[in-house]
Amino acid sequence: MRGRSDVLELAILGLLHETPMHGYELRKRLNLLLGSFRALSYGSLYPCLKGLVGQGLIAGTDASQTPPPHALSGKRARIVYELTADGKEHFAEILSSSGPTTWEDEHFDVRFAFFAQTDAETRLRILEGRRTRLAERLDQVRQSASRTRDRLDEYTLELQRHGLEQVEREVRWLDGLIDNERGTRRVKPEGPGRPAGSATADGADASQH
Amino acid sequence: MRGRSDVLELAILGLLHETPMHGYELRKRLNLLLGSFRALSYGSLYPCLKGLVGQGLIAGTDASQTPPPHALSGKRARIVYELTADGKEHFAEILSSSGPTTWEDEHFDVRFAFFAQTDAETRLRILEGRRTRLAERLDQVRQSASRTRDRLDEYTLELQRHGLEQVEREVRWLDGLIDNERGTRRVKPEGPGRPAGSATADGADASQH
DNA sequence: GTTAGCATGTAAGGAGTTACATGATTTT
DNA sequence: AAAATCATGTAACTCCTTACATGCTAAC
Repeated sequence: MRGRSDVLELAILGLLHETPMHGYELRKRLNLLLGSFRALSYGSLYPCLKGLVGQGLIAGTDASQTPPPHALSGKRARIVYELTADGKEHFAEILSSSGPTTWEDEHFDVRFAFFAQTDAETRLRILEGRRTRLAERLDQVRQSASRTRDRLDEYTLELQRHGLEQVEREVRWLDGLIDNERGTRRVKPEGPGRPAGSATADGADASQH
Repeated sequence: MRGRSDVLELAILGLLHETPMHGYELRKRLNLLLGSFRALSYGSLYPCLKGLVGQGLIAGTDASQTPPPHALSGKRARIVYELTADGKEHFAEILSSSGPTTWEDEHFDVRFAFFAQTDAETRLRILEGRRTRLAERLDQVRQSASRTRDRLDEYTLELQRHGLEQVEREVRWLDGLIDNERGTRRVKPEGPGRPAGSATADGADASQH
C-alpha cells in the first residue's frame, strides 16, 4: 500500500499544485515531465493517486459533488484532484529540502522541473550536489577506462568514449546553470579549473547506501 | 523463477563468450557494460546465472572439478562459468537477430557492445532502427514542445531544450556510425590516410581474433 | 586477531508494466 | 451502430534492489 515512489508522488503534487486535474490528463502531463517519453501506465498512476488521497495530501471531487453534467462538458464521472492544505504544506516542505537522493537521475529532473517554485538557495544546493555526483561518475568511468583501454575492441571503446562525452556535456550544462544562479544571487568568482570535485562547496557530500 | 530479463542474459552470455569468469568478476565487467555506473546487485546476478545453467546455456565448474588450490590462486571454491555448445549457438542466434525491441535504450547499448562479434548487415540494421526510433522521439518532443511553449516557466523550458539537444546529439552520433559502417561495406578506396577527425570509430576492422 | 576484501547465495519487498475489465461519449 | 477516444480501475507478473546469511583469504 505504501511507497508509491517519491518521484512519482512529487511529480503529481507538483502538477496538481499548478492546476487541478483528473487522472487521465495528469498522465499526459506526467509523461512530458518524466523523461519526456516513458509512458507511465494507469496501473501506476491510479494506485498512487489513491495513496495520496489516503495520506490526505490530495482530494478528488467524487462523483456526488460533480455539478449536473451539462450536455457539453460532462464526459463521465471524472474525478478532478487538487491539493489539500496538508498537501500544499507537504509539497512546500519537499521543495525546500535537498537530501542526497535529490541528485539522482530521475529525482533531479523532477526537482529541476519545479525550480520556479523553489527558493534560490535550495536550487543552488541541488545543482551543486548534482554536479558533484556526476563528477564522481566521471572519475569512476575514466579510471576504469584507462585500466581496460587496450583490451577492448573498437565498438566497446567507442561506446565508452561516447558515454564519457555525454556525462562531460552534462557537467558543463550544470556549470552554466550554476553560474547563472550565482549571477542572480551574489557575485562569487571561482576558478573554473576544478574538474574532479573535491571537498569544496558546503556539506553537500554524504555517502548513502 | 523465470524471465531474468533478456538484457542481462545477453550481457552475461556475451561476456562469457569472450572469456570464462566467475560471478564476482562478471559483476564488475557487467557494471562497466550496462550504463557504466548502475551497480547490478548479486541478488540479480546469481539467480540469473542459475537460470542460464538451468537452460543449459552456460556451465559452472562446480567445486569438485576445481584443481587443488595452489597457495597463490585459490580464493574459495569459486565457480567459473563458461558457455556450453548450446550457449554459443544461442548467443550467435541472438547476435544475428534484430527485432523492434533491439533499439530500445538498454537493449541497444548491450547489442552495440557486442558489435565486434555481429555481422555487418545486422549492425547496420540495428543502427538504422535505433536512429529511426530516436527520430520518432524527437518529433514527439518537438511537437509537444511547440504546443506548450509559452505556458512554461524558464526552468521547465530549459529542461526541455536540454533534453532535445541530447537526443539530437545522439542522432548525429548514430549518423556518424552509420556512415562508417557503409564505408567499410562498400568498396571504398582504402587509402592509408583515413579521414580520422570525426567522432566515429575508426580503424575499421583491425585485429581481434 | 581483527578488519577488509573476495566469493556465493537467499528472502522479502519496492516500483513499475501488461493485460484485463468496465463504461461513457464523440466521431464516422 | 460501430469504432475511436476518454476515463477509471484491478490483478498478476517482471525485474531489480536491500538486507541478510555464510565463509574464506590477505593484510594490518
